[in-house]
Amino acid sequence: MKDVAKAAGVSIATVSASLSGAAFVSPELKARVLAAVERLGYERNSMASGLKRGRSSLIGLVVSDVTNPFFTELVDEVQTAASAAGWSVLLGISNHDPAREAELLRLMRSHQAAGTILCPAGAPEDYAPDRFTTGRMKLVAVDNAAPSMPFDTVVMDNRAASRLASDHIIAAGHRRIATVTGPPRQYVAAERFAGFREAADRVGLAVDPALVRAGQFRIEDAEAACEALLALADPPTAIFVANNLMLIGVMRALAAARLSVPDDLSIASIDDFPWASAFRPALTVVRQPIDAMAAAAFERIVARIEGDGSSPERIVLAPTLVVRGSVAAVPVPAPA
Amino acid sequence: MKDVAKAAGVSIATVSASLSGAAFVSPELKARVLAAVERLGYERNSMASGLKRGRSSLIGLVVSDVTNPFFTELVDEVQTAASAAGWSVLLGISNHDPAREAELLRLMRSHQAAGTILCPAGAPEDYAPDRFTTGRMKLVAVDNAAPSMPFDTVVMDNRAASRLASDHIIAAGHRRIATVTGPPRQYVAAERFAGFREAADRVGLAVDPALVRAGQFRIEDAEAACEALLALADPPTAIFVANNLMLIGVMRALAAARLSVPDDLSIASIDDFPWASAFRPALTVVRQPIDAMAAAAFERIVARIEGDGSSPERIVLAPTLVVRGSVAAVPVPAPA
DNA sequence: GTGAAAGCGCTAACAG
DNA sequence: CTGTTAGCGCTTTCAC
Repeated sequence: MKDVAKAAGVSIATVSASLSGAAFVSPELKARVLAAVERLGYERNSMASGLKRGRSSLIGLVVSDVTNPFFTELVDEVQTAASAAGWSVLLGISNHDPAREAELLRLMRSHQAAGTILCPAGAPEDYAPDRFTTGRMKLVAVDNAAPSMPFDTVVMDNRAASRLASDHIIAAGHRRIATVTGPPRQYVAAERFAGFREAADRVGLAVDPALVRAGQFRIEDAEAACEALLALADPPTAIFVANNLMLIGVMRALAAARLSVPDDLSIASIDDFPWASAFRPALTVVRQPIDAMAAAAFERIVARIEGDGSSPERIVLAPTLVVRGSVAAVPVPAPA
Repeated sequence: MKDVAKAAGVSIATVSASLSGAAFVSPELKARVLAAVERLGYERNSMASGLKRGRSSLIGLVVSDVTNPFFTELVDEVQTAASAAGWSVLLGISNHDPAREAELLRLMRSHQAAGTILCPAGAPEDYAPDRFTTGRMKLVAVDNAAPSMPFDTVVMDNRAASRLASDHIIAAGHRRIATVTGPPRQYVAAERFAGFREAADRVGLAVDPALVRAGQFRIEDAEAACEALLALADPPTAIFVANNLMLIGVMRALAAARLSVPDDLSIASIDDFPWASAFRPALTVVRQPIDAMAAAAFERIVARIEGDGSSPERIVLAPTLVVRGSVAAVPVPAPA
């Protein structure tokens, strides 16, 4: 910057002013400065700038697994929104580990991230106000965020999502409906299971415990769960799958068992993704409003950074059912 | 830090020394300092630290599209490796736009990223040494990286990958083989097409221009390309698809046309991903060694950051063919 | 083995 | 409208 000042024949303060655009600098001087900047290939040192201003232009984004298409898209949307607004994003991957997540949060703090958007990996009680400090760094939680968490939370209505899918399955006449779902300790998983149960209750359907399979939100867990389901003496005629990764596992198990969808078994799941429509038949799915979730999370974190001191807000977004071809009527066992 | 020093009853220099572990500080003092840090919830300000030391612990990672499973996995691997080694990653998404990419590179520089790993969005000539400055920031390119680029490059052997897939298709007896590929200006796309052509040449197969469809590496482009292919008077019996996104497009078009794989048409593609094995039949694919690519890129960038001044290195990794069930013998038109 | 002090590159308040 | 100057929080010689 000193060099630029010298090259442009002005003081460094003038350079700083021209660069931030704030102060009143005469157009010709400004042009001269900009030319010098260009010529020298100067780039403002945002560490020094941030240090001085007491704030960085960094936003943290911590997800549990980028590889999950839901998070992939969330990362994409948040990154794009942040970029457009002049923020850079520091990415952290907690790998579903609350301890790692806490470490990442500390890291974000150490980098002076102005705020971070977190997709919590843990259970609601892990986020009690006394459990961790974020210092001046603001926090908003997305996705696996219980209302009890002491900061802004943005979620899809998970119960409604499950009900949407379950009702659709029930409407097709199924009664032996299984569910492959996530770890009950986790807020999203609990909600999704609750929605499934509600849908069953409403039509007076008893949920057979043998048809409920909870595991981690992972391909392998779902694959195993599905195999177990298929091995049952009285297997289900439909499966409600609680997320995209588990859906992959279920589809793998089905493919391995040479079962066809929806002739042998109906499938509906939460989470849409590009591949869902390339399947034959295309998969019926509940779509999460990822773009809206990302936008809301970003809006919230920026508001908090700018000093919004109101009490934690909860934003609940609606899911939508995307009916494609993986749910059909119950196959009749034999000609009557 | 001043507070911590006061709380621990030492000077700030001692605190700094204890924290970095470098200098010799008596164990009891160190413990006292650490206790104070803990008690006050202190976290080192890495902006100030970076400013002073003249280097940050940030590594930039610029990809053209996180949503592409190849990049998703690359981001995952790089993030994990970086984290483990004490680096944080600043994520940039160029959205296939070289201008945006240049801007992101400038941004990384402004954040004092010690180095950045770039998946180039542009053509080789866009990276001539005079075209951009990275200042003291180191650069390594992965994936779409031509040997002519003036920095370390790590790539899969794209020609070999295409040959692997093409040979497999040819070995199944196909002669009317189409390819849905990327923009020829882009290095990867050109290489992949060259590999396809080589495989054809080797067996003296003429490549019908009508069967070559180049578009952007996007679902929609591939979908349209595949539709056009199917509408041909003399449609192909097999399609070689140059990347995963295009594969989705092709599969969508096939599903829409109610064509079944591999009975009506054989398919092989570059890029493996979790869904490939959940398909029926599972998709035959050439797998990129993403983990090795990420590891190599990370190793290179760290070496450069640490001062390795040797001339640009090129690392070429081998692809592997994953034979599943989407390539079959040519269907016989009618009983002879 | 520990403390005092200089200064990293920048911003902002203030004087000119 | 432009230049001078005092730190932001930390690291790192250099005395002690």
